[in-house]
Amino acid sequence: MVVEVKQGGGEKKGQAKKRGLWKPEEDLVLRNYVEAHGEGNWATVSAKSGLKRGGKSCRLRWKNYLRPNIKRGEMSEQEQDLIVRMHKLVGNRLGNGRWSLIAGRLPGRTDNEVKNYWNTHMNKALGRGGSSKKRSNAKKLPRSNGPMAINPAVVSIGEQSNQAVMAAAADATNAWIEAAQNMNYYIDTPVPAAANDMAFVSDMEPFMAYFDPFLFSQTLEFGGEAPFAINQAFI
DNA sequence: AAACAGTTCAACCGCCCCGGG
DNA sequence: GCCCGGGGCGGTTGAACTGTT
Repeated sequence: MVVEVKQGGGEKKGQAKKRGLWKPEEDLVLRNYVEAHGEGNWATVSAKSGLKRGGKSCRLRWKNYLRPNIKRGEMSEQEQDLIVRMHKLVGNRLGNGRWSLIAGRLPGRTDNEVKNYWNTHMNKALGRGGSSKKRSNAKKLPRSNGPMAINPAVVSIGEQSNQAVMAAAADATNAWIEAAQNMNYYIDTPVPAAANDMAFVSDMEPFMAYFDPFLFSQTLEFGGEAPFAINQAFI
């Protein structure tokens, strides 16, 4: 059945869009198209490939299912551990990029998969419900809760490192502050200029590594030496 | 075997951000 | 600076699946 679908965001109106589960033949068309033309310009994919799907639907299908190196199946203990730690770190109030940030640390996993995993397995494990049948009728909260108090230590890091860390500092939330306070770590020496030079470090990671012992240990594994000084305290 | 309840996860929606004109 | 469109995000939905009675 083909129905008219109102798409979110910048989706163009007018063309009837197919919806629902993707068929193997649709996957094949999309995969062939992306392999031939590359990712991007999703809005034109349906017109050029012949798929009667919206651009967003194509993008999501590719990103979450068809992309090479997608890892499926059960989460390993290490993956679960990392999800828990990072979720604790970024909390529920960080704003954009939370799930993708976590997924970025899990090779082959997508933000959607991490999100689903958290909502089903982890919330349940933590006794917070999580069944999709127990849905709240509460009004959707705004994505951002506005400017939050900034941890002075965080600000000092931002001032002395790079723009990306500054941006992270600007986004600091109470969740971050609580996480930092719970971690028994404090910063002794500000980040050296080279912190963002490390190839594996994304914009947020140097910032996060300050507060998460696990990520910090990973930093040591990858980089061989700490990108910044860190002291363990109050233990 | 059938009916119902509970769970999972792919897909969609609405909103926001950002870059280009 | 403003507008528009594409891309990306988190939240939510509902079909499909699994377990229980």
